[in-house]
Amino acid sequence: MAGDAFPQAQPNFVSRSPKPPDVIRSTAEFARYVGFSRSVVSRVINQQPGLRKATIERVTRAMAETGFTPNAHAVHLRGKPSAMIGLCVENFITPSGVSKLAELQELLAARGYTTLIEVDRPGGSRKLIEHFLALRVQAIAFIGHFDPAVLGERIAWLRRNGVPNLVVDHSGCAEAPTVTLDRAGAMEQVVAHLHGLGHRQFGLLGISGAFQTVADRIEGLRAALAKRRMDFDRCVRALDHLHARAGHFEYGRTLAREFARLRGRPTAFIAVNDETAVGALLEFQSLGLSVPRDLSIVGFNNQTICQMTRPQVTSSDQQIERTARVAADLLISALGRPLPRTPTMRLIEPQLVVRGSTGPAPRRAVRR
Amino acid sequence: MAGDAFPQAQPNFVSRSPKPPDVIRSTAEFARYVGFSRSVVSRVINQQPGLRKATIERVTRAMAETGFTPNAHAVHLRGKPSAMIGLCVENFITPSGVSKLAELQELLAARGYTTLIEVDRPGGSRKLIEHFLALRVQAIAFIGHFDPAVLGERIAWLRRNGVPNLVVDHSGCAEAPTVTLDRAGAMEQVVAHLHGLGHRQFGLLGISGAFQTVADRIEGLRAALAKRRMDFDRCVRALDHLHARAGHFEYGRTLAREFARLRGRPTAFIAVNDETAVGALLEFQSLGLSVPRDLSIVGFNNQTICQMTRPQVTSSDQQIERTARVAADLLISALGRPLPRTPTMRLIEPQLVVRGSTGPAPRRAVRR
DNA sequence: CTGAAAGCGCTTACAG
DNA sequence: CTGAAAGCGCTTACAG
Repeated sequence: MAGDAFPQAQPNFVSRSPKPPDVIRSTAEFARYVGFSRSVVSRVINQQPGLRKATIERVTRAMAETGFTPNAHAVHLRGKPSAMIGLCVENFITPSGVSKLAELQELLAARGYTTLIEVDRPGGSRKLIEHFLALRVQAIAFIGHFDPAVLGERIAWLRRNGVPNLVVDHSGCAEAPTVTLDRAGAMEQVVAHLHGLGHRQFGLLGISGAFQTVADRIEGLRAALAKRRMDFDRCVRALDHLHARAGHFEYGRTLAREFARLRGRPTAFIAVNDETAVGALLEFQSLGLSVPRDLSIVGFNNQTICQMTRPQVTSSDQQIERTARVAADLLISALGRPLPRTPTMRLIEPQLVVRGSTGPAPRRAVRR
Repeated sequence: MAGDAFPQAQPNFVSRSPKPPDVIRSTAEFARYVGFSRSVVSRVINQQPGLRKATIERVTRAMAETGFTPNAHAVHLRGKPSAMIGLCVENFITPSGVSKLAELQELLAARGYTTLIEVDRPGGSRKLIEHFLALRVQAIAFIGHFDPAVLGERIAWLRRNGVPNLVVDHSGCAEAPTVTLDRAGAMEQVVAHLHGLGHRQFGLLGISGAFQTVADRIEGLRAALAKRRMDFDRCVRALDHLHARAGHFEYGRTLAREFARLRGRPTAFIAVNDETAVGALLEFQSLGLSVPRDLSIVGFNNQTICQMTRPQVTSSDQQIERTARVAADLLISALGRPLPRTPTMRLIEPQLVVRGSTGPAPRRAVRR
């Protein structure tokens, strides 16, 4: 138990921290102060019936005066659920992840739940879950991308303990109830838009790697092309194997430089995210190419930076508010219920926000 | 107590959530399972001396097998501090605020403290602090900009309760221990840089409003100019009174448009943050002005977007890691100590990161 | 209408 | 070396 990830905050029991003698810390002290028994105080606090009005008033006033608050830990111990929900996030950097976290936190707080937020880093230990379990959280949500194997273990552990859980963003873990953006659907929207503009050759910017979210997008792209009788391998080009990534923005620039010198360059580019799209856009422009006259670019996530370029960047919006609302509802409705046998998967429909970075395919390519 | 901001998560006591019968929830159950008394189990968990090796091993193994974790609330109730620290943040949107939150969270977690994160919105109720106090947090930190009056009340309340507290980012609350960027110092660095490049006329982009952080920067600017025998009112120009703000980036564009048509336009612009700086930069450029040949621009916060423009934006770095480290140290060292009589203020030195958006002042202006 | 007692899950003197 | 008992701060049957 000598945890390294969550060591004891203080090795030994210490005397209560020094305090002004007039601070009331327990119903016992408070009861003495107002001149009632602890039972009466407790009943007032919990708004139980059968109390004299005068009693209620006196206790209420005294609470306001002293600022006394009953110890939530003791209340929980007595039988009330902890009203805590654990949130594991991938990091505090990815803007869309942080937004989901923030929205979810707010919705849960509004419903009376305290959220415990911890960063679940790759290679992190079991201590994190142990910590949540020790605090008797009523549910745990994972927000972001995680290693499916590790996540699977954690979910299994939680299931064994009867703790409701939820994964926000598909991590490829079949055992976990999941709410996630319909990334395949997003690609269908993107292809529909670009195909409608006459584009037939597509370049991918950074959509690669061993993530379920990437797999979903590639799969969606494949399906969208097939639907239009186009062959993936002949229509799609990626140069990700050529370069190491060092920051999305710089990576976008690098790829753009590479694509620019390519013979038979695609006319439309689909980026893994907005930073990459913006990087590519700026690099293409600085190489003398005009967007969208010479080529089109689509981002992903619809962040603010999409509006900071000229032209502004067409991007797929994740509908984060809706995602968070669905996640909060799923979590709360799962509390105190037996875990379902089979996990459910809820898909959130994205919305393509069309801006100036996408336009009709240039002649050259259409003729091809 | 029928809180609206923090209503009871469940109105009445409910039976324990359904669970597999084999889930062990208490030391009593666990003790029965391993065949020892609760005392022995507790001693093993707390690594107390005087136990037979075989006993320790058997208990440890059983804990790993069952995944049993002692109830942290009960442990706390028995006398251990809650090991919880409350963090009030202004929002989850301001990138520098989120970064400070993330860093602080990580440092506190590494030291064994659970952080409770809540958004303290303007107009928010006392319930937020009440909630923290009910959970017996050992300290509370406020991160971001808050109404000084409201913040002052909260700090006073915490002081009365003997709860250590800290404000990260100066909110103009004299009663609160504070750790904050030396914003006046930042302006001295900016002025030193621009003055050295020959600039004598400065335009402010969005540095206005009733925030202490703004006041600090204006004050620093004034001092920096005075030091160089320049008069603030004659050297500094702002157009903030002319426009409503709608997003930093767009506001930067608006101001740039306005400044561009101004006779005797300043040669150097100092922005309230990076988004505003980038907005202004792009607008100036699209109006045919060259940066830094025709004018220089300085941002604030040194966010990633500073590197997304051409030229890249010179910006003042907040040194967030250092800030968080100092904040964590201050918080932890205050735990279990009597509150100091007079609050302390710790200043963090910023660092100006010089990039391409600042250069020598154009002739016209120097001659002036 | 109000109070004394039991018990939630722990830990630690105190016995054995 | 191990166990029975007391008590942390609450809430709720159960008496009065």
